[in-house]
Amino acid sequence: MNSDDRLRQRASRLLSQVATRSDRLINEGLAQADARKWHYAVLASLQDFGPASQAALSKRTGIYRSDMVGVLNELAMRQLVERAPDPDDQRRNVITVSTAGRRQLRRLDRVLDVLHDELLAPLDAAEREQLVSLLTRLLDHHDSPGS
Amino acid sequence: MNSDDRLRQRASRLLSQVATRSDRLINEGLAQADARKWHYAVLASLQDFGPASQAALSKRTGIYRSDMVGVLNELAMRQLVERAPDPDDQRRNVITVSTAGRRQLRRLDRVLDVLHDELLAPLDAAEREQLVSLLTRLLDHHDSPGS
DNA sequence: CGTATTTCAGGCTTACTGATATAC
DNA sequence: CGTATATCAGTATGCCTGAAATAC
Repeated sequence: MNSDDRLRQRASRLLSQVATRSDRLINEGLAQADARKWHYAVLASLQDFGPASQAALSKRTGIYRSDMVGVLNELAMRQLVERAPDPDDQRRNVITVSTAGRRQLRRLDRVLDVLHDELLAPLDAAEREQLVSLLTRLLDHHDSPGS
Repeated sequence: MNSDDRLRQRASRLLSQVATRSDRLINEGLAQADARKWHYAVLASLQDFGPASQAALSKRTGIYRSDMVGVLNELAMRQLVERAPDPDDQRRNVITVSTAGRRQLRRLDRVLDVLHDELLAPLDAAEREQLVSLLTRLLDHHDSPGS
């Protein structure tokens, strides 16, 4: 098992293939809860860090400002968030999570717990933590200003 | 560090974000070698497992049959592979790697070694193996017939 | 006949860029 | 004035579907 399968050993390939399958699993699971993963990201960010402008939410969640509009439209249509003009800065909207939004977030957290249990099924608790830790370090490295 | 940042703890989010950055890094690096990651996948598969029909190559590499056509066009244009009709089955093409293809594969392997060193920079050798092992187990789990 | 192979034509999603109008 | 914000339009890619022509 040396160069016996060089394709399968490349971390980049593993990452994108596992991510594809993970995304599909999560998307399908969330669709059954009338949600998308962006919904979760926005609701969780609002709940954990408080109300924010759309630009601030973009930075927090990694969703592009241009895509944030549509996500917030979907959330507002479901009355999970409220979009109000910022009195201190007329350019901004202040996004706030509603009571229904907090309820939905709790629901989605449970749904995601189940989905992650399926996603990470072959790994035990310690291995799951290892994976999260390794990926976090990679993400931080490639996110930080110094490349 | 409990629910202090529930977003960053979700393995699915980590996976897709790291995969996005990894893909970008690899794509840009390979572009400078006039290649794409599909090129590597096809060349490596041909080198390691021998000549094959396009359908067989699809299964090996995970590239869709419909997309394989374009990839092989690019490789054939660069004279890295040869596409010849299969005498035993006139529906098939037999794809073979050329001498130039083998040389390009060695080049790409070196390029990818460097790129992976950058991708996995924060991890030591043991941690890199751990990551590959964890991801491989996840991929195998979600690829196997039993879900 | 049904099935497999190559090919083409397109759909849909995600990440991303660019331009606009408005307000700081 | 330059900069930031929200919005819209559009690109590029990757994954995937469907259908044609041909051969088994």
